[in-house]
Amino acid sequence: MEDFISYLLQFGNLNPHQIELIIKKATQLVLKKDEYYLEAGQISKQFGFVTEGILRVSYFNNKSEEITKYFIDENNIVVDLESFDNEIPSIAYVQAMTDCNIIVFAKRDWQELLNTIIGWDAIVRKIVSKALLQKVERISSIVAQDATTSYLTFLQKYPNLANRIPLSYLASYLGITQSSLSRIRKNIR
Amino acid sequence: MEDFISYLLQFGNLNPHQIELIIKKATQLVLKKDEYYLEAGQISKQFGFVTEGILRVSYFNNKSEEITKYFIDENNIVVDLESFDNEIPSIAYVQAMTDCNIIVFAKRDWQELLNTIIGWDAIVRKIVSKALLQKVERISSIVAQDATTSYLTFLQKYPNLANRIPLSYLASYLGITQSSLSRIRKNIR
DNA sequence: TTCGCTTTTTGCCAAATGGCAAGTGGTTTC
DNA sequence: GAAACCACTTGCCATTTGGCAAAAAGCGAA
Repeated sequence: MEDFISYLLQFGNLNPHQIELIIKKATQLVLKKDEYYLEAGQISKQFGFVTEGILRVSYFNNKSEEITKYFIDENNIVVDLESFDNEIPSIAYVQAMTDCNIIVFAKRDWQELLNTIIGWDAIVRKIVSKALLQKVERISSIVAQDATTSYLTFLQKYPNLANRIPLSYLASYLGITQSSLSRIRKNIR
Repeated sequence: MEDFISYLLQFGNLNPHQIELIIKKATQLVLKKDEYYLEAGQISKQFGFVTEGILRVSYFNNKSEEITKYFIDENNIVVDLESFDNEIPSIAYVQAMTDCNIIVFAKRDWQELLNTIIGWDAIVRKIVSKALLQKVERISSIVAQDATTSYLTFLQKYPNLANRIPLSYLASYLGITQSSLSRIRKNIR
């Protein structure tokens, strides 16, 4: 929980009373590896913050292939904003790649914080924009670089994840086939 | 300006007085084709909204190649959020691909609106998150699809732009070389 | 129109990637 | 231990893309 509070304090000031209010609304959620945080068709009703573990956001394209859109690290938010904000069904699956601890806020509680904490909206705005900007950066770099470079970047970012998740997840994240990724690995060795 | 107001009203309610306040702070900016809205090294000091025209956001990678990161359409915001929020130099260039009309707010005025209009922060949050989500979707689809499909998608989205901008801009956006894109075009004909 | 400049196309070949299927290796189950 | 299962690797070949340079096309200025 301290991690979450210091994360929040990056984005604006909060006095002890306000922090108290936030903590009161927070719930700890534990996900085992491979469990789903959210499934397509559901409405994203919680605003989450990952304190431990890594998740993966995916969807099925029109060829029924599962595409991994991005990974979510520790100390990042996990929520389908489109679904959460507009209360429409999510298109995405969000699955734990490792055992995860997530701090979650029910939408009602989250909105109550908006009403009770002055400046909360500004903090949320910065949180959201930072998280989305990071996604844009990561995905852009995959478009701009060759597959080998993107894979090496991934290895640096998640040193101990690459060998613990199905290769197919990683391949679709990088925009290549599983066998191509397998060959890239071979060449690197 | 009406376009901008109805854009805002998608995200929350504003009474006539508040709308008045917003309009008072707005400035019209005209950019000729190829002129820059923002250059790398500068601090993004304006929050812009494109009422007419299309811009392009680019940067130079470590090989000094210019990479087009994305295009910005009409009825979308134009601002380097990282630079604007944190007052750090921008890494990106933002250039008009066509003649553009942009409604701009100086940062000071924009912040004043935050202080004077209740709920403005919530509206801005939604604007920003919608804009960034759109970027994530667009770029993700380039990773997930083959180059020909991405090019066709671009043609649908910007029917009359593809032949009016240098091919190299479009190629780097799609993550391929200019000659490859030229061949893709040939195959489509 | 012609010249000079820029952009785009094309040819050539090498490298990367895809598609498919078979093979390999590891784990689980009985 | 054998069988079944799963994920990953590999072989084979077709297709796509890259790199480079020359040719062609487009465009503006004189």
